[in-house]
Amino acid sequence: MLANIFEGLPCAGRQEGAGKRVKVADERPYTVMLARLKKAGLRPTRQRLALGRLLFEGGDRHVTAETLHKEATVAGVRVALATVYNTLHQFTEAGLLREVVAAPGRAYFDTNLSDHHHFYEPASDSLVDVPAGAVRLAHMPAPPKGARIERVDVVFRLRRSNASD
Amino acid sequence: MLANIFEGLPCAGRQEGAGKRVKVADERPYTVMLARLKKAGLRPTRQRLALGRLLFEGGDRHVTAETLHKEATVAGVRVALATVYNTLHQFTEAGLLREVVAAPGRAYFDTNLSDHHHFYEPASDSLVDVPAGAVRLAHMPAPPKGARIERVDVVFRLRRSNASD
DNA sequence: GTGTCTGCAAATGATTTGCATTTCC
DNA sequence: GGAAATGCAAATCATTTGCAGACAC
Repeated sequence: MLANIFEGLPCAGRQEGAGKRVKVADERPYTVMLARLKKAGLRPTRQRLALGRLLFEGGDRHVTAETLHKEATVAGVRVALATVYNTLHQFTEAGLLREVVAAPGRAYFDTNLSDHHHFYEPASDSLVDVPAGAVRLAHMPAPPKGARIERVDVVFRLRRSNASD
Repeated sequence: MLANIFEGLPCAGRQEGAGKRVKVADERPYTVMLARLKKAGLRPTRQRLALGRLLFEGGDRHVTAETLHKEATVAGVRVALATVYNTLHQFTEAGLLREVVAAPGRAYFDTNLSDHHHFYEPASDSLVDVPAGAVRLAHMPAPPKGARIERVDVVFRLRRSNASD
């Protein structure tokens, strides 16, 4: 399971050859991401490592290809938008991300893999996680013959409620 | 709640008058659609009437702009795709339709206004209604401050399950 | 080396927009 | 007649694709 991916990695004492690099603090997350990619069967390329770190070192996040690309650019990582799309899909297929369909015409990718649902606020086009425990689907409908329910997505569409509204 | 737009419209007792002439039978649906549009504050133009009839005279439906446009063309109604988009949005705003976000990159419009949810089958890109009674959300999460939950959309994502699966 | 990635730019698909023309009240 | 709606084509937005060059193993 996920929990053990990081375990047992030589995180503490991993130092690059005799450099004056002060990047030592960066070494560990890098190594972690490296292991994660390998475990997922993805070649640890420069951009996958960079995008992965942007995605997974910041807590739970909801990104679009565009926002992640912008982030990468700001962080000084040169990566093509097409590569960001590729990477997001590869990560999703590898089970590192979850795709969320909440708004028309835009795909979100969620780093939170635990069972949960979403608030969606159209005004700001933003997503907020709703832990599955807060929803409780009391009853599941029977799927059509020949199919089974693979996943349930609940989206709570919000509307701003002004005091004056 | 949803004010029922259909209230008071003579669409309940659906008995086809006698006679083999079809022209007369066409009068009524036309009139109904006319009234519906007026009630919604929409000018009853040729294409709104035609699209409206295609939409609402065939039971519950899930259309995309493209499928509806194709239908109209087949039915001999000349209407621009852009107009179909406009009309779908106007109908939605007027409460005649409901927009469903179930698949990335495609907007569906649902003529079923009753409280319900959806099965979505990616393989065929198709939607099937799930009556709200079949779901029972036992618990609603508290929305973020300053917002209220306007609508809950539940999508049951299906996967074909082979006999051997 | 060799097969996999990446960058770039062009292609695609869905939807929108601008504007001259037509339609409705 | 004048506002609103339509048709058409071009524009836009998100996403994908094709292909030559770069990179990982």
